[in-house]
Amino acid sequence: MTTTNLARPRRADAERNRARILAAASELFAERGLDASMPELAERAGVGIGTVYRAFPDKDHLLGAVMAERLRWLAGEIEAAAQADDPWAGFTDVIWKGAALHVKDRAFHQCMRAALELPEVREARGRTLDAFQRLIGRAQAAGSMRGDVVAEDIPMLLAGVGLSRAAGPGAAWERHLAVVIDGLRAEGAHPLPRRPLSRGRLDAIVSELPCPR
Amino acid sequence: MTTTNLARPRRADAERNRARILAAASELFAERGLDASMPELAERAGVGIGTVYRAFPDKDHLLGAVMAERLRWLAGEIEAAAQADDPWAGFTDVIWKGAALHVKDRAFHQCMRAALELPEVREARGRTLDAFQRLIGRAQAAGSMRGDVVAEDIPMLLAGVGLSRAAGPGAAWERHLAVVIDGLRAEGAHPLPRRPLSRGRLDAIVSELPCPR
DNA sequence: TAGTATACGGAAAGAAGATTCCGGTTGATC
DNA sequence: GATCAACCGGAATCTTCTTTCCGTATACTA
Repeated sequence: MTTTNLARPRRADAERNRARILAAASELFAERGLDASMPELAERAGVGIGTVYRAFPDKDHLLGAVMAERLRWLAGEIEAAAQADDPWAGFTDVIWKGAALHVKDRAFHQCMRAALELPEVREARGRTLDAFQRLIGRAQAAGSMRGDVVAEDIPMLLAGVGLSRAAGPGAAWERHLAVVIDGLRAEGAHPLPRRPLSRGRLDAIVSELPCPR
Repeated sequence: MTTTNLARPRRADAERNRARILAAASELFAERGLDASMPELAERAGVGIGTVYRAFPDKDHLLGAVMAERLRWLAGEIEAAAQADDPWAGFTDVIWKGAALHVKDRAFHQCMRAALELPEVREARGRTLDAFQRLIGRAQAAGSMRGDVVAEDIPMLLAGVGLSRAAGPGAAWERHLAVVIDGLRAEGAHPLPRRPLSRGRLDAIVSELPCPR
């Protein structure tokens, strides 16, 4: 229970403005990511800044509300895909959707980690992970997906794909995604590492890094 | 010729400070990425802020100097790998190094695109791409790497891996890299897309995205 | 339709950083 | 060791946000 239901309901104009703000935030954060400013948002929503801050305690909560909704949508897509006859096809379908989400929504791409501070977002994320785990499990059982991936790997890989949104001309992120998908097939898979690269090995590589003259 | 050699050489103290600033920038930007502030940098370098701005016109040029050096280092590693007997082994070696660079140097990960504004950086990047192309070509000729990747794909994929630096506990980025490497093998490769997802198809996915109530 | 709790707008305060400026040093040169 | 262009430090300035505050307006209730 985040809001008290015992209190009087919001006034009608407040309700309408809240909806406008959310709609504007959904668009604007998608376009511009975290760079979008609150005054800008207020303008797009057609309300004053003060009104934005009456509807949401701060920028993070507003962002969180939008992010949580995106995650819930994605979770729904995954759950639907888990019903598909061919689990691998279901998986690739849904992973294209997840990648598209990263590509088209800069804020989703930029702030998912930070947004996890909010319970609403964390819960929605939990739901997507559970759904991914089920979908992956079916694809693995069918022998089409490598056996050593886990649910947490998928959002991580998708975030990487999202980074390629603007990587040069051509089908950059689509190619990136295709490479990742091939890397997830059971066919020709080489075992994934089980433990982090030891501090020593990493430092050995990195200590070679030169400082400019 | 970026600087005029006809001018008198820098005074010794200026030269020393410039080196300190570069060393501090190399460390600090690696640790904190673009969040590192100029006053903080000046403090770590043990000089005043004014001194930093005497040595470099602005933050971007300083960052660029460090980034360009990192790229030159990477280019050297790739060129060396291209001499290896086993081109695939050479490739995986160097790609681990590139990933480690992204993982350990937040600035490298965050600002490579922006840094390309500077000619120095663009040139260094060109050298790494050329080297990658040669290395990839050998691995493809040997039949170990899929034939449809090109040099530009590799930095893109590495950037994605770098994003997984802090993705939960465990060997997150190492697993990510391993998936990508498997996706690059000739064995079991499915053709990469040649053209971007049509605007229509992408919009069809994205238009489904809901706005929070 | 009068009364009042809610909500509105937007000016102003607060915060954080990049960059500039300039009075006071110091290395190089003769 | 005197001169002075080149340097140094860091306070002050300029920007760009986020967030607060409060006088005014409006929706709901009786």
